[in-house]
Amino acid sequence: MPKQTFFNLKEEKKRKLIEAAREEFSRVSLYDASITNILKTAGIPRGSFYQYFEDKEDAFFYLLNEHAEERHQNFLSSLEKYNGDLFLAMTEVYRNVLDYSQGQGNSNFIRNALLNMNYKIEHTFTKHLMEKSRGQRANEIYNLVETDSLNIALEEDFYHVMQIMIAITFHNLVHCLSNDFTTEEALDKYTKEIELIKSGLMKSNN
Amino acid sequence: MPKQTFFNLKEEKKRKLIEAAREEFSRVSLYDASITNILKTAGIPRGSFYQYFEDKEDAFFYLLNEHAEERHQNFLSSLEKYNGDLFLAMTEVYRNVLDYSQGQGNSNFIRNALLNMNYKIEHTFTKHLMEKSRGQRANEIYNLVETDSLNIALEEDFYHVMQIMIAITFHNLVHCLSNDFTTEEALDKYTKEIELIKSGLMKSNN
DNA sequence: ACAGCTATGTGACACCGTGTCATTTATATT
DNA sequence: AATATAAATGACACGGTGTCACATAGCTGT
Repeated sequence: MPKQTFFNLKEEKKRKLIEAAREEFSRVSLYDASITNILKTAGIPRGSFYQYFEDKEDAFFYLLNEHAEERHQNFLSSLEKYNGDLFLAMTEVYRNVLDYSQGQGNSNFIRNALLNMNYKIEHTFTKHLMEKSRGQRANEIYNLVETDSLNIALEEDFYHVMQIMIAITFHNLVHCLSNDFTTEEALDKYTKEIELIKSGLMKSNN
Repeated sequence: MPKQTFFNLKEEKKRKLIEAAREEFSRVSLYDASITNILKTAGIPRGSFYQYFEDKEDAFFYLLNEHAEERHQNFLSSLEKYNGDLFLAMTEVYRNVLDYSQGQGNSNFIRNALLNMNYKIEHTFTKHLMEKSRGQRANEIYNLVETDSLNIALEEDFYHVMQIMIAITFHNLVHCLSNDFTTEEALDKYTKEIELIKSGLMKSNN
């Protein structure tokens, strides 16, 4: 988390700094990004950066989290729009993220994040989804999803359904970006795989 | 790929270098690993390292690939052992990798690789699996798997089945390691999710 | 207006790791 | 032995990070 000093910053300066960081993280991965470049672009001295952030990871995950929260809101809206159809809602999020990855406003930030996806990055994207999802109290998503048509007995099973959806969604995002799929190809692959897991990988034993 | 010079090395020196690299990559992630440490441990001068490898990534992926090839052989054996049951064979590989991640011979190399999983690392693990898998010529795996009981019409569909299995398998590995699951917990979660995708996430419309 | 206190801004600097390269040493070839 | 080719070596330039002592601004009560 950025330090309090960062949040105390005047809007203009804060915006400039965020913009500079986004620019650097659009240029290269978190790994290759250089704080020095952010400083140059933002026009602030070195010491100031450390006044606001722990390190470059801190800045990166702040930006990523902002984005993830937006996507999460989109997801909730989609769920309502499609009357709780988890698969349609996820497909819409998938499409959203793809759009953001194809150089939205010449910011490759999301693209670079996905191409260098690791657990921490995935977790930033999904932590909102999985809050209190395991057993315990019911979570927001579970209540929005039309679970009657799902092949689950307990609420706990829903946790696993979400895990599966997340695994496949992120795997597809990364795979399709890495292999320069067009949006259409990426959607074809995704919907194909979603259909497969909806109906099951094994033949029904009728 | 390591340079030819590396392969020309005398066995003893090569072994020592590999051991030093493995030690460093067991200590920290690829990102945090330092060539300098490898040099110290192996007792070779700086210039020599660059005689053998392009950079630390080169050394890392050489090691990882060696491991991945072993796992792939295990997978083929398991497939035969279980008469082409893809799910049992994958579960066995899952268990294998987990074993290697729980400090096998106090080498945390695989653990660190999984915890910092990204596309390139995943690809190193799976490239053997996916060779020529898409359309074209039949691949080795497809011929070993008992596909009659799978819910697929074309060989191309098998590609998607594998993609789904890979997505879920790696997602579980990373998730379980990140959250310090015991081997038992990790297997429970995995088998639960495999059962779910075998039978399908939607209720059968009988 | 001023002293005193706290929060923020600043940039020089020490530190560390990387990759290179000119030079030396070993090995093979004629 | 002379020459050519391959490998070994370590000093060095470069670039990035995080820190720290000092400077400046903002606020408070007198």
